[in-house]
Amino acid sequence: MKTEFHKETFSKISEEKRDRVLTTAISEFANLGYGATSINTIAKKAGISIGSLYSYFESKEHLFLALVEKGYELLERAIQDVHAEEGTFWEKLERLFYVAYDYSKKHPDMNKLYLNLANENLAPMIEKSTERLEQCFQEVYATMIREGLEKGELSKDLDIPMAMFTIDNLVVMLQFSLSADYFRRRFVQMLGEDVLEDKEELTRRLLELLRKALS
Amino acid sequence: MKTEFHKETFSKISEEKRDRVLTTAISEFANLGYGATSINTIAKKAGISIGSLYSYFESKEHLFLALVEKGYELLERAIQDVHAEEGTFWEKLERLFYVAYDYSKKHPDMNKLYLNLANENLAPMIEKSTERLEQCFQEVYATMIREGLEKGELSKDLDIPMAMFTIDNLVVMLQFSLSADYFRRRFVQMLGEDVLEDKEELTRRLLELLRKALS
Amino acid sequence: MKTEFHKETFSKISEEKRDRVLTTAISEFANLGYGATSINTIAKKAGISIGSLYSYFESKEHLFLALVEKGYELLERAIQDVHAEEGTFWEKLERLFYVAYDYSKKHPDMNKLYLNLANENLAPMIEKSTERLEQCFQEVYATMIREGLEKGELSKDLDIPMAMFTIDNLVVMLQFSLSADYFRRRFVQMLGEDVLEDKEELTRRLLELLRKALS
Amino acid sequence: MKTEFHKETFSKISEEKRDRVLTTAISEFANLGYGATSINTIAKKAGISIGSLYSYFESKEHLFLALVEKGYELLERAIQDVHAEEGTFWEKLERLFYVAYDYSKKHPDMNKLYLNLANENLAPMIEKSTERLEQCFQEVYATMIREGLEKGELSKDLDIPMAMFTIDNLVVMLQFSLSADYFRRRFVQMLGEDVLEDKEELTRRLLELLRKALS
DNA sequence: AATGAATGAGGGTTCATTCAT
DNA sequence: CATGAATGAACCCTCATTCAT
Repeated sequence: MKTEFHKETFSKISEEKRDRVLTTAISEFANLGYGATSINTIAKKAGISIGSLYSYFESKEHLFLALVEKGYELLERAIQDVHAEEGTFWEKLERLFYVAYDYSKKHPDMNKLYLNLANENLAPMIEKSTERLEQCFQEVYATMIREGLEKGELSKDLDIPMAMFTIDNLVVMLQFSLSADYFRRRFVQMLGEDVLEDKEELTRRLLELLRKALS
Repeated sequence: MKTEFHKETFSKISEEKRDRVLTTAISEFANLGYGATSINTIAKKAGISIGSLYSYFESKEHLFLALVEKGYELLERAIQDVHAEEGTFWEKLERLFYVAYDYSKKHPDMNKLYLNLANENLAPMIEKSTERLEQCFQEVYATMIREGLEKGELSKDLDIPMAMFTIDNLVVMLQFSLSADYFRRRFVQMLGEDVLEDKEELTRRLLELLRKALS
Repeated sequence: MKTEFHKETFSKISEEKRDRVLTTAISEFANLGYGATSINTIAKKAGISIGSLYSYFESKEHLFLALVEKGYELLERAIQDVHAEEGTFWEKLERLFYVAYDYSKKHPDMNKLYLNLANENLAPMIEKSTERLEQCFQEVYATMIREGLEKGELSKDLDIPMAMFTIDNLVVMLQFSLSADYFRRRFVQMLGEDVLEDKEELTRRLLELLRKALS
Repeated sequence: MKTEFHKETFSKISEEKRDRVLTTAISEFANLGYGATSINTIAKKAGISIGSLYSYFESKEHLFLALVEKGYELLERAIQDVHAEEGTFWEKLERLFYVAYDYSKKHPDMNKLYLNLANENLAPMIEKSTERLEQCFQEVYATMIREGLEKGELSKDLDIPMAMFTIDNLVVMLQFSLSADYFRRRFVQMLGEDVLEDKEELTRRLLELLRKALS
């Protein structure tokens, strides 16, 4: 059922080696971009042979997609936490931002990978994974909003799709701001460097604004 | 004063040829990504020789940056229109979205270029241009908001920086949604294809939500 | 301690292939000059792929320098023979010319490489090797002369540095005459083709002249 | 009768422009080597158009050869001075070294050009000029020696060809030592930097050594 | 005569991928 | 299963030369 971009062999090697390969690859792709990243360099830096790398992944593209896939899984798993505990819509929204924030701090390179995805015509190959992730996100949004409406926490005549789009934008741009210099600069010029480093304040202010918009 | 990424020669050729070169180059970079784009292919598709291309731009990087620079100028000029006529904060905000929308429809490839910028370590060379554009955008936001506050159109205890960030996000993501498949899909899944094609409705609904948040 | 201009890989291939690469490269550089020599042609003529050549040497320059370095080593080793056996100053001087002659006959292309070195701004990178070789030569000269003086074979009021310079010139120009057409012609017009081919006579006459000058 | 490497047009332009072109070209060729020198750069640095340069010389090779030819002429003319005044063999020999020294100091780049000639397969095209120059030199040597023998200044059983070769070597290497770093270093290590700069002492010591060898 | 934009073959070099060991 | 030498197409870029103006 799950889309697999690595060959079987990759499942059989030690977890330590597997991690080393993935971490090295993510770092290279994130910092150099897809085009400028060399498979041979990844192999060298990961301390394995080129031949081995090609026995794990059938091409540069597949390796890249495997990384994105892995990132998706991590993010998907993290997102589940939003519904982990009970709470009001606003508590869940707070958890959503926390999750996005923590994920970006922990895997900053992953977010850079997504930017790469948008170019280089790589997206088509993982359309399915992307869709799954997007559905996951939307389910979270939808559930939150539905419950919020039921509990009367949200305005009855809320433009639900537009609310979802707005929340999603903030989540996505928060992630990019924490990962890619280009977006970081935009953020910092408006809100300052301190705010970007202060998860609580940042979230509090985001929520305050959204509270007005949505309730 | 203005940063020039093309050589003098490029100014001297016919406008028709100049456009052909730029259009071809933008299209290639936008659809393939910086790394996967070939200078030789651009030359061929533009109907000029490689040597000529190199007599216009001193390197692949300079060509790319010239395109981004051009996009920046176009966008900067377009943004001026927001303040072109008098009007309330909400009328200006509407014009802002219209401008972003129209620009993205007219130069969809330009927006893809910006995504490229975030990767491939290309940004440093145009940091100045980027800063200028960002300042331009923020000035627009700041002026709009200041005037809106003076006229009492906006809430007195508005979190101005966060408001700017939110508006900016919506503008940016609107542009990406109209240009890059990856973001387009996200948009469509939430709001539907029709909304993306309907500037008026899209803007009306964006404004409605923001009206609650900000006033 | 030794300067290496080739990559590790080059040490690992068969001696036969290694020689084929070196010989081909020397021949090309010697006969066309550094600038006009094509790496791709060398690869083709040596029967290996471009990629392989680049896995042995990291650049055209390094390949060239590796050849010069190799020539230096050969020459340095040959020069040791001068002191190999006991003998008078004149016997050693004779051996010196023999060694220079034999080396030039065996590796005529090497000498052309040195001429290349003087141009093209390539020398800086091998300054150390060059210095080592020059010191080697001068040690030979100095030792010979010192011993000759001790044994009373040389004039007590000999201008030693100038004597070294004169001997060195004759050695160097003999080598160039045997390798580069340009210098060969000069030689032949003065001394005739036969003399250039007759090591014994040539040396005898050189010695005779020097005997008068130095003893 | 004279070999011409420039087109007729070159004779018709102002002497000032002609000199500018030649000087620029010599400097470029001498410092970069034939292969690395760009015709287009020469034109730019000389302040003329590429088209003009090509209306003066039909190719890069012809330009280069024209420079060498010019250098030959200068050297040939300078060499005439050796016989300009009466004098003993030793006075003429002294003048010969002075001429070679002064020429090298005045036109250091010219000597570098000759080194280029030896490589790059350029020599064939100017074989005639080279021969003429060599004949000129040899005539000088031959006449000097003949007169020296007649006057009893030289040993009766002198090996005339070998004497010529030795003198020629010293003249040539003196020139190279004054022009090309590679040979300069060799000289300096043996005789010191001061000697290379002191024409009188250098010549005196050269003559002293040759006096023993030849008289 | 003078210009310099245009050309494109060919340069040095890289790197995804294969395969014999 | 692991290795890494080998491959060569394709890359970015240069520059001698031409020719329309």
